[in-house]
Formats: sequence, C-alpha cells, structure tokens
Amino acid sequence: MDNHDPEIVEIIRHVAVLHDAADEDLQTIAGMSIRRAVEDGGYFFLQGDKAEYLYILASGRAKLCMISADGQQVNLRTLIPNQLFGALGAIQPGAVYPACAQALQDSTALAIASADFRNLVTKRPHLSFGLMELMTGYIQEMQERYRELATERVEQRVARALLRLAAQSGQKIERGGITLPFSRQDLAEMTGTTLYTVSRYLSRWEKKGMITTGRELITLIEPHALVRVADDLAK
Amino acid sequence: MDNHDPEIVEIIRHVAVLHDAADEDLQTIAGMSIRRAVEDGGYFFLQGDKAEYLYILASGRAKLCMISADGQQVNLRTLIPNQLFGALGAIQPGAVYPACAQALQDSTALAIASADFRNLVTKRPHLSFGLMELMTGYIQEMQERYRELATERVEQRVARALLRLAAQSGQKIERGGITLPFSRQDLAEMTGTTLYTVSRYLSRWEKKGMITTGRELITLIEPHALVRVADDLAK
DNA sequence: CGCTCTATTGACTTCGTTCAACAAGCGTGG
DNA sequence: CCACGCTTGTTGAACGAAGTCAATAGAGCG
Repeated sequence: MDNHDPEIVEIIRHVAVLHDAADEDLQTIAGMSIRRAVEDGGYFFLQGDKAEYLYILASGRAKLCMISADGQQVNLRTLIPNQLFGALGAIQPGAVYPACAQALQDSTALAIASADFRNLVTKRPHLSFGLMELMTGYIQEMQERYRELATERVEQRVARALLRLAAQSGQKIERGGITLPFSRQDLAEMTGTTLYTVSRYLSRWEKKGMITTGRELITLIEPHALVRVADDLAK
Repeated sequence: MDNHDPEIVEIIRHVAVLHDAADEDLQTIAGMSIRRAVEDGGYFFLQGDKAEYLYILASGRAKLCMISADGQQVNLRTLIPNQLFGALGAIQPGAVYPACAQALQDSTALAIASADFRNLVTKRPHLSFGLMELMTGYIQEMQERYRELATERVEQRVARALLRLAAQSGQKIERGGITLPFSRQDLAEMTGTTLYTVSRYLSRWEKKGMITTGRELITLIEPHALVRVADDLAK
C-alpha cells in the first residue's frame, strides 16, 4: 500500500469514474494496481474468464467484444486511455467477464484485484457514485445502439459509428479532417454487418468526397454530410 | 416519514435491489413512496422527461421502450411487479429518461422522488451495492441482446424472446405449456422486426405443433423445440 | 350487429450477404 | 532491393432473408 508511483497516481487521477475521489483514495488505488502490458492482438481477458481484475487502460487502444456461437465478433466498445473496463467483478464476486478485451495496438493497463477494489468501495462508499455514473452512461449508450441496430439501415449505422468514433477517440479536428485508425472489418463488427457492405458504402462516400480512405484508415472530410446520412436525410 | 403502510413495506421488501437492506431502510423508503396508478396503454413517464422519480411496479405489467425518429418502437424490457425502473435520475441529478415506460395493463407503481432516494443512498451507502448489481445485470442482458440482434436471424431472435419471456414472466409450467400474453406487434418490437415476419414464424411453428396461438396470446407447447430453433440447430 | 383491433397470407421489392476473383499495401527475408 | 506472401480492400453477380403493401379473415366489445 506504500507504492506511490506518481505516474500511476496521475493515470488514476484522470479516470472519469474517480473524478471526485480524495487524493488519499487515489494513492490507495495506485498502491493496489499492477501494470500489465498486452501486445497488439492479445487479450487482457477473455469472455468467460473469472472476473478477478478490473482494468484501467494506460496506453494504447483496445476493444471490448463478444464472440457468438458461430464465431462472429461483435464490437461493444472501443477503449481509450484512462478508461476503466472489466469492472463487473468488483460488483459481483465470482462473476465472469461477459465479453473479451483485446488490444488493438501494443497497450498497457493497470490491473486491480476486484476483491481489493470491492473492499475499498465498502470503506469509501462515495466511490460507488462514480461507478454508478459510469454504468448508467454505458447503459444509455447500449440502449441507443440497440435502438439503432433494431431500426436503422446499415448505411446510417456505419455513418453514425464513424461520427461516434470521431467524437470520442477525439482526434484533433485538423484542417483536412479527422483521421480514424479502423479497418472495414472493425467497422463491420461495430455496426453488425459485413466488411463487404462497409467497403461499398465507404467507396461511395469517397467518390462523393465526404471521406478519404486508406489501409486501416478513414478520414472524415465532411462530417456534416455524414450526419445527413446518419439521419437519413440523404437524397 | 411516518407512513408505515405495511402493504407498501411488503412490496418494497420484495424488490431484488433491496434484498439486503435493513428493515429500517425499507420503512424509510416506504415513507417516501407515493402510489401511482396508470391505465392500460398509459405512461409512467416518457422518453425525454426529467427523471424526477424512480418507480417500483406494484401490480400489472409494463414495458420500457424507445421511440426512434421515424416513430418505430423498440422494446427494451418487460417489467413485472417488484421490479425497479427509471432509476437513472437517482444516480445523475438532472438526467432525463432515455426511454419511456408504458403500462401493458392497468398497473400501479410506487413512485419515489429521485432526490430523496439519492439522499438515502448517500446516508446508507450499502444500498448502492444493490443498485450496482441491478445495473450490471441489466448491462449484461443488453449486451447479450445486442449481440443477438447483430448476429442472429429473425427466426432465432423470436424463438429466444419467447423463451426469455417464459423464463422471466415465470408463468407456471402447467401441463399444456407456458402461456404468454403478447401480441405479434409486441414480439416484433422486442426482436427488431415487423409483425408480419413474426406472424409468419408463429404460424409455421403452430403448424409444427411447437406452440399454439390466440389473440395476444402465445402458448409454448414444446419449449425444447424452440431452443433448437434459437440455437439454429433446426433442420 | 357492426366497428375496431389483431392476425394471416400472398406478391413483390429491397437491402444486405455470400462467394469469388482480383488489386493494392506492407513487411520480410533472400 | 526486389520478390514473395500475407493481409486488407474492391467490386461484380447471384442469392436469400426480411420488409412492404394490400387484401382478407377473425375476435372481442359496445
């Protein structure tokens, strides 16, 4: 508990869930955490593993995904540094992860034993408010995406996914657009379709000058045109 | 706070979220709650309303649903008595409901002011664990349904919806099957399809003897046959 | 009895998937 | 440095699942 690595404390301080935690608590959490590195394509945990740790992404990029019985991947969420994930076990002792967490680049995360964190929350109950905010936000996002999947056409969903990624992965809005490092396959997993269909729409949009594309790279040139597509106002 | 209506306390005692709340807390909550009746088809709240109350269904049946821009309904969850819903505002002051809650029969619920409940949770922090369990359970269900919607065909999803409703609405498994009070339209909203498609599959299953149907009524005769369909093992 | 709401079914259309062939980018090792 | 191979992306053609539209049939209620 006397591990007060200032860098770790700094990472933890920027986790949204802990925005109003006392400095003392941040130190405590830092003391409980272990650094874990996972290389590109590797997993922090797999669907079905016992949820013994919760994680905070420190560097790199990762995704939370589920794999269906027939092997198809569904992408639930893209993770960026300072986001907490895999917190389920901190709430329900003995739970298993309902999804897997895969690194999209070489990444590092802080791992905290679920049981330790649960004890801390018991002693410091105000921490649970941050957790509950995280969860309600996540619930709302999932509900919204569920509605989209149930009611919108693929074209709209892909446009929306690009806009959402642009907003959260928060790349600089340089002149020339917002660049996103995702493949056709990634987009397909996020929107519940196939890479072929994604490729067709991206090609069409590129011809119209709304975006430019490269290998595992999409640059939004006219985001407002995508908004029109997402809202089905396209002619 | 001295309203200790024993019937209300009894309802509150059976809310899963509060399973390990102290008797004293149950009494307090009972004292904060107001009974609200909503008739068939009416709303407890609408999507976008300020989330000033949370509810516990006392009698009847209701659904949580979202309405998309073009008017299509998406059914997120079917509510049965003793379930808590609309709790978002208890976590995030000033939030608006992301979905609406509509009665499917004449129903009553206990309404508790979000602010009052939030204060109570602050004073009695162990209550937050029940809330977090509720939320993690809900997140897992949403993730699972999202995966289904993204990867499975309509036939599988309808079969799964029937099995899920049978499991949770927990009708007695009498000889002769499990009877569910849902229309084709309800099923369609739950599975992200149209009433026509639902009707076609139900007809087909009825011809095979797997179910019987009536007006707003479906009886599962051979649930295991539906399991095979849901898992895509059907010939 | 007639009105309304729910359900059925056929015909047709559309969207999206699947399959296959091919092109282009990128890294590696000879 | 180039050739090779692997991965990613493109595009056409055919197919199939599900949506749409329309006509009709029952069920239940006042």
